[in-house]
Amino acid sequence: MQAPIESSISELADLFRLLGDTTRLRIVLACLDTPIAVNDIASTLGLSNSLVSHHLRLLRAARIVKADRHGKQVFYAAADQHISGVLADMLEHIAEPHTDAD
Amino acid sequence: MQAPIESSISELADLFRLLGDTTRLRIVLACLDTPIAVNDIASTLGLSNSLVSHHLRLLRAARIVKADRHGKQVFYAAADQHISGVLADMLEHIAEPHTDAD
DNA sequence: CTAATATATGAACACATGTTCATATATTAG
DNA sequence: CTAATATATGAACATGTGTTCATATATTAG
Repeated sequence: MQAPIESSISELADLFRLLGDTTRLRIVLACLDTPIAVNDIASTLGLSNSLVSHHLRLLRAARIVKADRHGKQVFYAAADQHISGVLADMLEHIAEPHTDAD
Repeated sequence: MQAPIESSISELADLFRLLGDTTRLRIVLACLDTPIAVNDIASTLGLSNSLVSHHLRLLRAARIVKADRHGKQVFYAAADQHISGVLADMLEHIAEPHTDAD
């Protein structure tokens, strides 16, 4: 892999930083498979609507999730396959046995 | 993708959080392709040895990088393919054109 | 052993950031 | 229009964390 230029690095770091908070990560995981409304995310995860909305704003700005309004509700879903791919890769990384003499 | 259990979520978040800092991300990128010594990372990126070492400790604890000592020097490299895979996926995500009506 | 080099670590400070609460905006029903 | 519901936003606080500086440990040379 070639070394990304500086502007890409800060953008990269922003994406990872957003996924690096457990609350925000849970929110992303909650809308990975199927679009889900803000209130449903909040009640499912036991969080306030305000908190979820704050996080969704950041996640949407980074195009980690995308929003679709249907009436009063706004449904959020993972932005694309790269997001789920990254999460899948990291889960594999965790699942891998820890070898010392690799 | 199935919803990861709680313990995996905090481990996942830890990994992302570590990649979410530009300095640490540069360090990871610096040792992605070939093992590189601490001092070389520091001089290449214009950072102090102390700072690089601090970050490498965290990265190594999370198995994002691995260490190999050769004499006085310790060479660091990316831990496995998942790490480079995640970075590649995220770079694709950034490179993707931003469509509004996706 | 001592000296020199490379890396690691502990403490303290400055700054960033997640959360809460109050309030504002949007959408639909009547 | 008003009322009700769903989501969004602004400010303030508390906590976490990246960085620096000083110091400690490891390894090799002499």
